[in-house]
Amino acid sequence: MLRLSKKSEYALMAVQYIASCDGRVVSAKEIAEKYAISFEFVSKALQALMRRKFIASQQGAGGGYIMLRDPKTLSVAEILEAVEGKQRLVECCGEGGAGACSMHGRCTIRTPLAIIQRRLDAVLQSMTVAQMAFPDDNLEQYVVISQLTGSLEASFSN
Amino acid sequence: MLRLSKKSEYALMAVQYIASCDGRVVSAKEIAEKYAISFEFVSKALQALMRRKFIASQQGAGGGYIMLRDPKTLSVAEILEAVEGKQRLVECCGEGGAGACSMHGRCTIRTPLAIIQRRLDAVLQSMTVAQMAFPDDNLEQYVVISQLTGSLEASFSN
DNA sequence: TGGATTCAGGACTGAAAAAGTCGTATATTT
DNA sequence: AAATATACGACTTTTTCAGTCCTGAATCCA
Repeated sequence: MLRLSKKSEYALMAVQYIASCDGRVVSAKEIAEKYAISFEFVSKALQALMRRKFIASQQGAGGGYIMLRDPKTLSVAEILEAVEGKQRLVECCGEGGAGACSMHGRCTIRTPLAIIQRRLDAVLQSMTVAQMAFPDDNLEQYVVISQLTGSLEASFSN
Repeated sequence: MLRLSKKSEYALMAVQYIASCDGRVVSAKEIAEKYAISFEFVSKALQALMRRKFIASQQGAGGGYIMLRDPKTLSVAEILEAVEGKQRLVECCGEGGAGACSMHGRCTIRTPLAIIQRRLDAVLQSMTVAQMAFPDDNLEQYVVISQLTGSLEASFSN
């Protein structure tokens, strides 16, 4: 249940790479070759990121993609949502609430799952593209986090 | 990517129900009828929980399942792992580390994902079966949590 | 003892989602 | 005009999910 799809995986790798190239135009071909993954498939992920205006595309020879959003404020949660759409643990802990649930009140795990859902969202929001692309900038933070797992989440409200 | 499988969903509902019945023997049939779900399918989930000794089974007429583990110390994480096996965001952030990765070092998102992985695990460990089965006992905690999302995770170390 | 009830678990099936491919159109550079 | 790139819908293949079916074994009760 909590495995990234290949598309999400490629999107994260691609956006990390583009961010790390800092201003340079990067083609889908270059990304596909660097990571030895399907060009057409990673292109789809890139197009999804483009539609959300996380990156900008330039067509034609010498074209490619550059960052549009500041990597420091672009979270893993946003990348995943761009590629997969809003994902929820179960039907009923999404927008529609209990109404969206096919079990109509028979289900009794909605409330606890909604709580877990919010915490999971907070985790995914807690990691930025900048942190993925420039780990050295965050070294001390990394160490702290690895010791006090999850401490960062505490500083997020909703 | 972060949607529960039906099997996990049923496992959570079933164990919540068994815990709430506190000592009474509950049959798979009863659970299937209460939630209007497939008897054979929920049975598979129950069998997985039995193998991990979270619940005990009794065969024969009048048989069924009872809690074996204390609901207060049994986490959602353990339930999910029993049913689905250890799930990781990507291959390489599991036990095998980079070695388990089919991309052999080409992948550059391993370290940040391993950090996210640990935080997600902490979230799933933060909710117990008791909290799901007896929400009233945790009412004040629930309220606090809903305001300070994720605060509970901070109190967990690894 | 024999039938009803209940769990145990492997084999199988249909449907859906994921992963990847293909083809065509459009934009840009040289 | 030719080469290079993105845009995107349609399509195919592979894998996973969800559910069913069946046989076997344990237990209870009449």
